[in-house]
Amino acid sequence: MRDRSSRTSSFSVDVVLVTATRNELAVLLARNSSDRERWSLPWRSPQAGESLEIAATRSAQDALGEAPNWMEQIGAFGDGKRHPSESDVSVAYLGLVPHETASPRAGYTWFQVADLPPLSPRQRAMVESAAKTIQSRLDQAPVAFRLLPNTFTLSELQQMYELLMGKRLHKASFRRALQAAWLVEPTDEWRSEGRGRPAQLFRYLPKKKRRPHRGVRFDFLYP
Amino acid sequence: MRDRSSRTSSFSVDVVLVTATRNELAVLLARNSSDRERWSLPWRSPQAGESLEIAATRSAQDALGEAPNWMEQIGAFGDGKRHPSESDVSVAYLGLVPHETASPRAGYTWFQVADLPPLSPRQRAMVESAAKTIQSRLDQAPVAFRLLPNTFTLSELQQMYELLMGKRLHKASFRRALQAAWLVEPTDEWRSEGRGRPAQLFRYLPKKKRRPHRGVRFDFLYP
DNA sequence: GACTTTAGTCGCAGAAGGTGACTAATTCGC
DNA sequence: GCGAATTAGTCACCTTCTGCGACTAAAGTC
Repeated sequence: MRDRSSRTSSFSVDVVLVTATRNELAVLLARNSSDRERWSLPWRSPQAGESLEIAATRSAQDALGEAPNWMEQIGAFGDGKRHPSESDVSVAYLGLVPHETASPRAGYTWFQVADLPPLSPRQRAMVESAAKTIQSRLDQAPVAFRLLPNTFTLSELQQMYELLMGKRLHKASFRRALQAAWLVEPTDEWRSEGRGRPAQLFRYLPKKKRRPHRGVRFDFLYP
Repeated sequence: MRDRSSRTSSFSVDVVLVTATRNELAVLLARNSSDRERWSLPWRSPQAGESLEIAATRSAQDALGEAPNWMEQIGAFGDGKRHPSESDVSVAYLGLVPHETASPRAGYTWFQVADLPPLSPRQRAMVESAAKTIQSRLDQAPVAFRLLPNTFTLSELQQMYELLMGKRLHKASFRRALQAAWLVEPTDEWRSEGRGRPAQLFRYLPKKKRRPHRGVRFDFLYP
């Protein structure tokens, strides 16, 4: 037994804020106030009476100035790994924001997930868990749309799915499945992106889907 | 602000132990030591240096005498709801045990999930979350097999899936999907269950599946 | 031995999925 | 101005998967 055994256990709430740039996922990190060479996930020690979700939302607001488009708890992380807050356990939340509206406040910076600076083992585990959660939610929740602006082209949407799933999708199959799922509706706007034929803009179509139908199944692919 | 704001936050680890009887899910509850009319999920305040998972496992062993076949964290629950341990946050774990080997120790009793005694709102939320987790893991993890004995008939397996999914499955389709998934292998034993033709016993076939193939998709059904 | 009950399989019809080739609308080079 | 290049969007074909009824198999019951 160690001398820590006498004091009460404590916990923190950490937020993995994720956005998607051109073809990479990025995570928001905060510069460490004591050692300015080090970075950590935004975190917060909940105030009395403050629910976990509220604490996570406030943490995100401190970092971005606004609440994420999507927030979800991804679990509690402990196992004796070090953490900036010295807490025994951290409850981690995943937050999604579109890259367009995501302008971090001073002291916060986006890092590509493939090129993160050193983090505490616990926080690294949270980032990995967040990535897995995004993948597993892909066909159950509109996570792809929460990383895109309000309107988008179908090619952008497909690229987002390809990025999140980590594999290429066939255009015709992607659109066929999208139609069957009643996930998007066309707007009357078009966007010309340099060369090539202009693309129609679409928006996410919430639960007013006519068909209850089956869940989205984007598991078609190039082999 | 309340007077609680000065003290350090604390947390507990709670376990939702689930088994499946004939055609119902059941949860293990502990009789409350102070008020013997009340029940609660088994829980534990982690010792220093004790990881969350270890704490959950010990909690399960206290209740059952052995570790569950499957353990998985299902999240942290807070939101100001009351809890027997007076903690601010509880980290909940799901544990699965086959009914055959599940003999609770004194003070612990199985309750059908459809007929639970009054619980704290937080613990009730955990039980509901556990049920949802089981459903969502069905096609990603061998949860159905963790609720069955080592060998079982295909009819028993199908009944388990029907119970967990909450809907009827077509026998031929179920078996076809099962074969495609390489999930089970036949033993050379047969079981005669009163009247009718005897059924062959099968066992779960771990990862040594030849085919990597696609994940199990038991979403065929009677409409 | 006929009937009932449960196990296990077959095969068809229709739906869903993988893929290449096609048309459409724009910019760029010259 | 005009053809090449580029990106958007659609079609049609064929394969695979799924829902489902009907069938055979092996036991017990009376």
